[in-house]
Amino acid sequence: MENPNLKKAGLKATLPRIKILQILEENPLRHMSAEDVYKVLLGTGEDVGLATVYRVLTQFETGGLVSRHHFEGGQSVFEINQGEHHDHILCVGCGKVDEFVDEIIEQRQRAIAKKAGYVMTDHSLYIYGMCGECQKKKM
Amino acid sequence: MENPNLKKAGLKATLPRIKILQILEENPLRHMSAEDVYKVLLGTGEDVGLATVYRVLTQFETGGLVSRHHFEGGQSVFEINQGEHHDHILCVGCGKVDEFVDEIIEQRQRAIAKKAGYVMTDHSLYIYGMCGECQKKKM
DNA sequence: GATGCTAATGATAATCTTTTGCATTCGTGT
DNA sequence: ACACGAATGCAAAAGATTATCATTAGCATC
Repeated sequence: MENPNLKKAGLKATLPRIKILQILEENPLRHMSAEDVYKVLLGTGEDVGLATVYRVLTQFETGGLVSRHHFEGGQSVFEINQGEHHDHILCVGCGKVDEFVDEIIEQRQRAIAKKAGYVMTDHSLYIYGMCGECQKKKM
Repeated sequence: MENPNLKKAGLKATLPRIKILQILEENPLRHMSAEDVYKVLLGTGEDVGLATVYRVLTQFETGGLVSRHHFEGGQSVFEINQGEHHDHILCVGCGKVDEFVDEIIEQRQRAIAKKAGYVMTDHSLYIYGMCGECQKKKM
């Protein structure tokens, strides 16, 4: 019984997939790039190719196991889906990522999409700013 | 009197910059990738390199003349800054981009940032969905 | 208007992230 | 244990963007 989530997503329970899912579940850094995941894999002595990491993460996204985010800075970051939907606030100073939920914003988005004649499928909201610690450092 | 905006941004009035600014101002497609701009330039017989397009767009962004967006799909798109701030709603079917302004969302964002101890510097909100025409096509 | 200094440009190579092709290996049902 | 197709690793390719560097073009000055 490796991980029931893999079967739920219709994916064969292969070693790379099991390991990657485990990393996403257990790593304290909740937002990881493919490269991040790959480095952890290497660190634990696993022989998994970077291409496989990309492939598996994309499959996980398709299967609804993870979300892909396009934070500023070029590369995609992945986050395991657990708990409810949330948006992100990022520190432009130190790169810290916080999460928040705001039902009013969610509502407004749905209303806006409807008014514009769209059926909303997804949305992404990132707030960028300077966190408390970084504000102090700059002074 | 080529274009007062260039001087305002502290940029020398060179031919590539004048041309690129003109394209961004006049092209009906308000959201253009560097490649898009480059193609228009080639079409008008201008001899401007793609690297210059990237450089100039980045300078325009720094100077506040344009905004850079990271829509899904890998490449950055640029939009000239005119009129007030707005967010975007994109059709996942045809790629159409609509704009909207919602003061309630703006307020909530500021409140969320403050509560989290951040000084907000920027934010990006994209709603993805299926537009009216694309909904019909799929049926 | 010619001159000279500096910043800007164009072409190309380099970088970085992500994807693809293909021979080999692994999971899974039998 | 076996066989079949799916999944993997490697290396090469692709796509977007940036860096390098010799050459050229703005612009202030004469």
